[in-house]
Amino acid sequence: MPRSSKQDAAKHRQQVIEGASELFRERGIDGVNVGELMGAAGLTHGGFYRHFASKDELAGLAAAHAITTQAETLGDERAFIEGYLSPEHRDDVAHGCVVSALGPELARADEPVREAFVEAYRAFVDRFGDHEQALAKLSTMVGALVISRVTKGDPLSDEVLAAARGALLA
Amino acid sequence: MPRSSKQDAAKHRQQVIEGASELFRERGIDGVNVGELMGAAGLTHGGFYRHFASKDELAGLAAAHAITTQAETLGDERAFIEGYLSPEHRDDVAHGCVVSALGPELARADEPVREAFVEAYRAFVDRFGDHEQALAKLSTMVGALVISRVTKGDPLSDEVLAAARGALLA
DNA sequence: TGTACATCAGTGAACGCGCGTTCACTGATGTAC
DNA sequence: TGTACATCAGTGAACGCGCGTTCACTGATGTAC
Repeated sequence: MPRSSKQDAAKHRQQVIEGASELFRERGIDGVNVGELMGAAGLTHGGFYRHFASKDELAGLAAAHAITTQAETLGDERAFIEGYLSPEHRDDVAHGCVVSALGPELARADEPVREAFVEAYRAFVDRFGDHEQALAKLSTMVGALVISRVTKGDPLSDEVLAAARGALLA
Repeated sequence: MPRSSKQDAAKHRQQVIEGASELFRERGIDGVNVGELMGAAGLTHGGFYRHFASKDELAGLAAAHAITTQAETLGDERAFIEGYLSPEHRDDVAHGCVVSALGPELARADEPVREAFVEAYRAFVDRFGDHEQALAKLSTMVGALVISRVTKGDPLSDEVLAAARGALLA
């Protein structure tokens, strides 16, 4: 049954962006194909280009969506830091911080993709209190999560998270 | 002219690993093909499997090589931190820290690949002084570099590096 | 030391595969009267 | 409100391409006598 209503089409687009933001974090941008991305809205791959100019464009939209969503859940700072530096966050890449999941891949993306993401990231930083302290704290958090994921399965993994909590929540 | 001497073959293998460690950092593991990897030793793609069981195996060897090499250059701590958090390091991904260049990709790699890397990383951490402090400091450094690369071209990029230097060298 | 033979590093064509993207088509949705 | 027509979201086959890997082959290297 072809041709959805405008309303349904808009919903599908949103579903694809949301699904993509999880799939990309979990498996990397190259690790997900267009069929799987459309599948998040129950559709097949052929209609992808009615919604997006390219897979890369969607990657930018998905990354910006992820960071914006995360910014909205930013309440009490101490609780946020504890959640961020928890084994649960380490083990749930799909729903976690997009910078620690896709940072280097986003750094290699094209200018327009990165620009949209940087704007969303700035909004996130601004909600985190004093600018310089926010940047330093977020650096510690992102780095600790990346390292704890690379070393997952080794005692080092939990030690890194604990060390970062110690430094930030002393 | 086929068949190199054992000595030359060993040299070729080493050249491929070293070239791979730079190419992978610069473009990601999926961003380099087997022909380009062999090209680093002046060879063609066909002989790749006389040296390595798979491209993934080489990725593990290249990552471990990168971290081991970096560990050897680890002298004065203050100088190391300043160099790490410099715009020059941010802009020279190919010769820089492999965790910040490939962290999330390595985290998705197979067990044996990750295990070899973790061992090399532990050796690195051990040379960095007090264990818990080392882990926290390295987290801040890795995170700052990742964020400064994602935001490169925006004022945020230099601000992140400066904020991390401020936190670590106060 | 010289000779005959086995080994195997390296070559380049080929294989099979999955990818991102395009396209002709379908038929419900949207619009104009 | 009902009818005729245009639009266009979604389908699934097809396209071209580059990838990792395999393979038959070459000929210098390595080895045994």
